[in-house]
Amino acid sequence: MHRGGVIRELKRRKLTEFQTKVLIATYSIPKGKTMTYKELAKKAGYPNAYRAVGSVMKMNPLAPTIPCHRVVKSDGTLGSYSAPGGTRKKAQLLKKERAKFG
DNA sequence: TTCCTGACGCTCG
DNA sequence: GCGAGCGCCAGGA
Repeated sequence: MHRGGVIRELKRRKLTEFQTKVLIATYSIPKGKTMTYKELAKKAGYPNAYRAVGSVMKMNPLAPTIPCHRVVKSDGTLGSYSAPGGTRKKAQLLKKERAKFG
């Protein structure tokens, strides 16, 4: 799905501007890379809303399209994962995308 | 409309 | 270096 389509979908879901921006920012994370909640919030235009970012990830209206698993904590830990499979799956997905590490 | 919660982050002890 | 506590913003009941 192209970027415009994603945005249109998000708007169609009647999401707030905040949610839309955060999700778009998440969608913009390159494959094989990760971003912290703080960085993501910053990118979305809400540098201090890193707490709310987590909530948006949890809503995740476009689960398969939005790579929410690429969002990790600043500590270096993965954080959590609401989608089926949980944090375990999140780790596997990241490992898979970073195939360079095996 | 008000209060509580949450996939976090930073500071203090 | 580790553990506990407070603050952050937006959503939902």
